[in-house]
Amino acid sequence: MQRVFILFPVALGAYEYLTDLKLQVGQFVLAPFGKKKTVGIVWPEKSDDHFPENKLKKIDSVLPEPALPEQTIRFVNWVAGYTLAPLGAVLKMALNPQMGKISRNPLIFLPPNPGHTQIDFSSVQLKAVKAMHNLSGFKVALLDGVTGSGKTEVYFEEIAHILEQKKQVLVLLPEIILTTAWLKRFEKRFGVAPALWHSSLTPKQRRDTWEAVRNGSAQVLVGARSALFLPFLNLGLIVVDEEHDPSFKQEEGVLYQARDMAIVRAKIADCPIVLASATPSLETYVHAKEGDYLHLQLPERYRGAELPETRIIDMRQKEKGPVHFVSKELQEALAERLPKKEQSLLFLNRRGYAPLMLCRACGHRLQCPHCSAWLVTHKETHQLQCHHCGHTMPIPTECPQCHEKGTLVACGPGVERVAEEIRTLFPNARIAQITSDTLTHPQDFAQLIQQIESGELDILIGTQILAKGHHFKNLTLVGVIDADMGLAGGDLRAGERTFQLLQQVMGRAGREEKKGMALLQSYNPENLIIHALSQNDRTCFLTEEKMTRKLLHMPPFGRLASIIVSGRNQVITWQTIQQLAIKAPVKPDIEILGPVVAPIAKLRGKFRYRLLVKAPKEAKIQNYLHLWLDSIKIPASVDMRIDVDPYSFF
DNA sequence: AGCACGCCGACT
DNA sequence: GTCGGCGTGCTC
Repeated sequence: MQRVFILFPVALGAYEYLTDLKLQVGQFVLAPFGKKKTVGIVWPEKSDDHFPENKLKKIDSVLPEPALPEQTIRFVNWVAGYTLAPLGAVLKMALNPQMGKISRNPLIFLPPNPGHTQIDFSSVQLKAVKAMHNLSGFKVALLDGVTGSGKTEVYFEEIAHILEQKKQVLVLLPEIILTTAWLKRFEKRFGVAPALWHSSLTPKQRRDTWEAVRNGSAQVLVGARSALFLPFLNLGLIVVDEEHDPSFKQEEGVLYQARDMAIVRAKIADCPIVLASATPSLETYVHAKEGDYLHLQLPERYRGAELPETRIIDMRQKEKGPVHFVSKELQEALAERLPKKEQSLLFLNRRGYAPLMLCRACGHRLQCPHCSAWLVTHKETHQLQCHHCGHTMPIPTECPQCHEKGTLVACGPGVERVAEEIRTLFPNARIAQITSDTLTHPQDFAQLIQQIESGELDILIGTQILAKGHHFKNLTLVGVIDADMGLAGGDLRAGERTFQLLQQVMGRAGREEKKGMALLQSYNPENLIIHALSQNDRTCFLTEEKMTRKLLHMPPFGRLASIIVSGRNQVITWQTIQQLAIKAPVKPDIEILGPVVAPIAKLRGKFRYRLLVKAPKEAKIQNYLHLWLDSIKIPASVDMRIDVDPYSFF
């Protein structure tokens, strides 16, 4: 009889068992756990503290499943250590729900053919391709090219190069980019579709794809952030496309930044990783500038297409009279394009008709009963909706406060309202509203793209769902309805996100021979970010942002962790976080900020308070958090989440 | 009294 | 995650 550690895919650490079976680390076993027999993984021994022998149970049996690869085990350990998530919660991401069931029909892909197509590259592109081919072992490369510079085709060449070495490739994309458009490009280059990993796979597809990655038959796997935890056997390359995209940060369950973890995964595999972006994150940009990353630049648009001409429309001095959300200048630009059959895109990152409804008589604002957020008017579904928790109610006919009838008015624009205005201004134009409300299924999206490409639409009005990854050759005008929108709120990365998002949206205009135009409506035209956007001056923005962060010792020049405490009982929740703050160990280089009411003070019926830990770049912030929090018991009715490297501050 | 429900701790 | 124990409060 010997002792072994078993890790189960539940939010706990590894547990000790007795066995007389000959077990290898990574093997799947069945063991009694609580009241049930559960599938777990033989885990490497991590400590010398042992559980009392008389309480140990015996492992039931070994499953016929091949062992979890050693690199995956190291990765799970690393991620759990970094994020302070329970080891088993991280393991859960590396397994799949049907663990233990045999994959009956493992995926058979014809293998992607690296020589399927030859592409005519410009000399700049060729230089980047060659530089990537020369990478060996672990190295981070930033593939930094303006929208339309052919980044995808360039990293496809590196994928081809790795495929020739018979190694596996992982491509991470924001979920929203994982569309038929991207897949078509892949298929055109390699002759077949890649293996896919995303949230809408069926359990069977999940099981089969997982198995195909583990046995090596999936040579290229394209997926959203959770694909990082798949059991690759001989990973030869990771590509993170749109590396700046905020959706790489997982904000539920185990909190991790997939781009950063991808770098760790590449290090474990001792393989190169390519981060691609037209608007690199400040973190990545600083690493590239300091020479930590290989910086590959593609400064031109492919085939000489030009970047759009950009102008700011100052909304402060707008004419009196009927208020329009679409300014005269933008209306004129739209009108010019209609007879030429050129398409326009109006961008507003706000779903629904209006972000706020209030009573003209008493001033009452309609708020979500579960969250500290205004209810958004959705005229098309005749509903008020909370965009935080999904709560809906019919639009009331009288004010719930003063009971006056017909006094409720919608304030501010959403996509629906801009569309309404455009329909009045251009009754003959063919208009489409494009938001996640209207596009729930991938096939709807594919159909819409088809309609745009075949010229069945004149004006597209949409949220960020349209901002990314698409290439419409007839689209020559982008109008940003509210360029200042993302800047409010005092979030560390608000400026960065706004810059990236608007730069992406503006890049949709004029991707081929026709010159594009971008108009930015702003009430704050002197703002540095708005100015940098209008001048197409990324360096101006990045330099300024870098200076500010450096001055304030904020990431990437310092480190943050946030602690959010939430609970239904406001008093208990507040007392809990106060007690936490009092017990924080005093260290000369570590600052504790707060506790404060979290920016969203109440969410889904739970009150929320926040502490922020600020440490120097070199500090081992995890050690500090362990020292502080490991011995502290908090009431079970109160939830605490630790977010190392937080991105959102809600 | 009987039971449904929600909270809470244990799981090696 | 999933289960069982237990307290609260509602109903028959």
